[in-house]
Amino acid sequence: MSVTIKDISKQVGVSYSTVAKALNNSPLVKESTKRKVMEAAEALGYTPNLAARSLVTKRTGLVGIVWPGIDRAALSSLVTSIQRRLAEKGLTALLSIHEPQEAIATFENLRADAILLFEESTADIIARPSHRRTPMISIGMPIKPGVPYVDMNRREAIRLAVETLAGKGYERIAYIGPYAEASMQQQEKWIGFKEGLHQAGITFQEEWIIDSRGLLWQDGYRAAKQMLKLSERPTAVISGSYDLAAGIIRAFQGEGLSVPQDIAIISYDHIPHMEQLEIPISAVGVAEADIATAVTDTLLRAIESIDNVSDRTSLTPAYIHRESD
Amino acid sequence: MSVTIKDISKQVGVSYSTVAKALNNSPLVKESTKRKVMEAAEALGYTPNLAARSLVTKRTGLVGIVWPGIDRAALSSLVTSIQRRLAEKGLTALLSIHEPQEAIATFENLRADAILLFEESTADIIARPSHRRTPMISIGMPIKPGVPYVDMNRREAIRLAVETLAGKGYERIAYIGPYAEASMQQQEKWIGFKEGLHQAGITFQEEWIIDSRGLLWQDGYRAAKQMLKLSERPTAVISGSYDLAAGIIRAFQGEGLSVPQDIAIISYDHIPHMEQLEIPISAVGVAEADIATAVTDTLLRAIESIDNVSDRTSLTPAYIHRESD
DNA sequence: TTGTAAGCGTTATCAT
DNA sequence: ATGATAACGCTTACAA
Repeated sequence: MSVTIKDISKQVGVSYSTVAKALNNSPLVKESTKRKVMEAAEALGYTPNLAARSLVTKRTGLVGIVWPGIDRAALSSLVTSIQRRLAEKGLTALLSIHEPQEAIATFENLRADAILLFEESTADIIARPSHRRTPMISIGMPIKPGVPYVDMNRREAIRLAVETLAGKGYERIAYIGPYAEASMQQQEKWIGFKEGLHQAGITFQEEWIIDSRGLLWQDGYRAAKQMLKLSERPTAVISGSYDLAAGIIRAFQGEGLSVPQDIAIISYDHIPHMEQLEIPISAVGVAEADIATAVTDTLLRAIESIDNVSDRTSLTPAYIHRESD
Repeated sequence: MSVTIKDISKQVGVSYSTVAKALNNSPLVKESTKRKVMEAAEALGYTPNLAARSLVTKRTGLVGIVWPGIDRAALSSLVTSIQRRLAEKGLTALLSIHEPQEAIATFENLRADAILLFEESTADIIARPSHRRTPMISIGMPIKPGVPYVDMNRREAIRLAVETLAGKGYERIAYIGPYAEASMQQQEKWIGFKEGLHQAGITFQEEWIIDSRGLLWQDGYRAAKQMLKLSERPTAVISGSYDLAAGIIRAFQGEGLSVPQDIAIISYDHIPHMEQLEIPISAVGVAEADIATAVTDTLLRAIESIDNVSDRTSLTPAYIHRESD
């Protein structure tokens, strides 16, 4: 059996409700007894029982994160950032790498204060009975009506990349990212690409979208190699993600190409890592910090009252110049 | 308020204790009422309250994993594997990416049935009062006396790699991995390297350990490039991890080197991913599946009784031949 | 400033 | 086969 407030109360010689108050630093308790309680708690190795507490308070202070379990630097970085912000607000983030279904069930059983769904958690499996449940928000994409989401406007971000490149005079612009079997989030990107080309008055050519299939750096490397074989070589390329970009510049370096002289590159994913690559890469996207803030705020509001948060929180992407274009 | 067993009992017209039994599929309950209860539960959208349950059962079925939050494929892969095995045993894995201190506190408050520490969780911060607490085991390294660990014998694994290479006639063997400021786990590896050389009667040369600094693929790439500049080029190289190996072969390909003709490679990390690299890489180490099994078993035994598990569970590494040596 | 007691949603032990 | 009821460890009126 682990130590409870009753054990402490015996030690100190006060009632256990006084101990409870002392532990919660209530102003109703005399400083001196507070101190004694704290000391006894320390000495006995007391650990509060969250279950008991939450049973009465109806709050756990837990935020469940349904993690796609994908090794992508951009995602890890974002989740870390979110976790920190939540901690500042007194909330504790817990990740589950189970199937979304199971993960959600676990967090509901735990009575997490809110659930955050990461993008790849595939939409349709998530059945939600009409009953009031744990507030749930999704990041990146609308998962289900009734689950508000934070939208980072990937379409607009990529469009902006094209606009920027076109503005600098580039006309042979390629896009590397998942294409044929892309998820909705990834589709948005090449839609933005086409839109940008159109606005810039550049005729779209099918072969200038190179399908990377996946989103890992290996995929970027492969796609870039493939791109460089094109008879008419692009002079600029837009990468669909940080990890892809890392692979792409690796391929360029392998071919002895210099950036941006031989070929320019702008990548999606506005994260600090981008600066650390061998060649600091210009980026488009909503800054990681802004996403983290928006997500945290939305989560907090959802905890207050889920009806209080709009179905879609839209963030505005920006372009950050570095040395790659 | 969410739905409780009392709500169900009202619906069905039985006492809530009967509902409880029905929900737990007790044989003491008539099939027909069981069915009615289940239906009502479903209809009302009942979600069991883990807090209330665990308060009386003293078990949560939760295993807390303290995650170093490092982007390494080998680790993600392993944790996923562990998670699956735990699920088979009816346990739910939850990850925390907080600081080890906080993470442990969280899991203790939650009354997780056990805590699993991943290697990089730096040892000394983990203070443990003498009181009985949540069983805790660590993977990879002894963290603290009293915290049993599962040892994958990295030293022996790398030694085996050297032996294998030497047995095939290679004499100019290099090692790429963290060196100068390596953690204890990483030190073990180059100790195994030196040991292997010694046994093979090869004189150790300082410059044949190339310090990768980190453990990411970028680090491997950089170190390999550096290695290739050596006046006397190695004919075989041992990589300290999967991710490093990925970077290393990338570098080789960039230089137009073919594996294993121009240079052979064996890597630490016995994981499935190794097969998927452009060049399937021979590996040494304890198979991921075996680690996962050992960890899960140890965890289960620790939950039974922490005294029941030995301080060190030692696993035996193996060599797996692929096409890289 | 401290103590008493009710109650949170379950499980488990007795009765019935 | 079902129902009462006492825990579990805590918070929170309410009393003293």
